[in-house]
Amino acid sequence: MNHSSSHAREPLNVDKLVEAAAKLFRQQGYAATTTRQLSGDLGIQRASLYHHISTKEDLLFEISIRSLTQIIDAVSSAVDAAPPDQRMRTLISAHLATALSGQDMHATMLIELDHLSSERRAAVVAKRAAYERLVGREVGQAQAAGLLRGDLSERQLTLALLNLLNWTIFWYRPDGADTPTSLAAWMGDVFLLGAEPR
Amino acid sequence: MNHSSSHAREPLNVDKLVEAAAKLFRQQGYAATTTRQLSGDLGIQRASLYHHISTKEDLLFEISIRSLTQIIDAVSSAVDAAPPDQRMRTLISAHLATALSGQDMHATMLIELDHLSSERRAAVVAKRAAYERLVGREVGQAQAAGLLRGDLSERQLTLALLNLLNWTIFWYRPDGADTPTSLAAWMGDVFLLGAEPR
DNA sequence: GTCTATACTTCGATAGAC
DNA sequence: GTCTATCGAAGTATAGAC
Repeated sequence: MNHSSSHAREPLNVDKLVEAAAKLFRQQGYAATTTRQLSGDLGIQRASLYHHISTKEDLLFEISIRSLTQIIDAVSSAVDAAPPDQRMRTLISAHLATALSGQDMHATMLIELDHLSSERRAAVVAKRAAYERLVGREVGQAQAAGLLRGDLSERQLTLALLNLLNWTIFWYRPDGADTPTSLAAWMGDVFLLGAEPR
Repeated sequence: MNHSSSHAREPLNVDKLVEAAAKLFRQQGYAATTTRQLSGDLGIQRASLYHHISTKEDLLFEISIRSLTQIIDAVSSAVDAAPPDQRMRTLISAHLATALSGQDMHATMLIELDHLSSERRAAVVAKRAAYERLVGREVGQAQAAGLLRGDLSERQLTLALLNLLNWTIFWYRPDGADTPTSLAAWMGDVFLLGAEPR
């Protein structure tokens, strides 16, 4: 049950490596994070890292793909299980719950894309586009059902929604005033009902 | 009128340095940008940089302070010149116009804060807080005037608005479908009126 | 699977001439 | 105010023993 000590040497696996890397990448940025810090935090020597990965970039790629797989799976299954008139609110709360539970990975994925090789960057860009299409599809269906206004385009509503959700990841602190659940409630209110009185 | 050639050697000043640095910092991140690239883009030798600045960090600090000074001045004067019922829409369009006209500087200011020394970071944090208070004050006054709903807190409406505005800086491209003006119009619509039909 | 030791590269910044 | 030349520190990754 000793989670804090670096002496309790449980077997090191890639999951632990990815988690520690995401924390550092988010705090300091990918480029400023050194393999010395990473191995230090894990309680191993630098050279031991290279038994599990072959370059530092592997970690950034793994973080990016995992965070996108997570949010795509979580949001699409949550939305599909929701009643038709609750799909948008369900999307908002599933997105925030997932992104904020893996905040280090998600923030890193959103901001460090340019440090990947071109092949890997293309793979991450494609996966991000797939998620954004998923959100766009929900918006479009809600518009067709009359649940969202039709005088703005699907693209405009989708971009506004993603703005609202994505920037949250950069300022949210778990010890602050909000939980992911409370956040989803009032952000849903602002997005769906607007800031002017109804 | 030769703006593109590095042979037309106009006198180099700190403004040009800051501009070139902001472009690189946004494209590659502060930590990954080298003084070799910067001097190369400016058509001078590395050592010549240090006649104008003393460290690379000076440039990041200058970028952060300048972008915040710009947006505080632009938004507060625009809002003060607007009729009471147009202050929120004016804030949105002034914010977007300013931030997107200095997109490299603003994106850098928003994302690279942690690479400043603690004293300089504190100065930038304070200035960012001042801007956010300015926005919060507008939101609070609009609530008091009945122009914005009172069943959400000033803090919630302000955070939602800043989310909407700030993340835009990271995906907006001047050659895309939107101008800062058109963007401000539909983002104002989403924020003020909401995504559901009225 | 982790270690010690190190090869090799690139970095920010400085010295001092012109 | 820009140059040539270089310093010392720090980086990623590898070699090879255990």
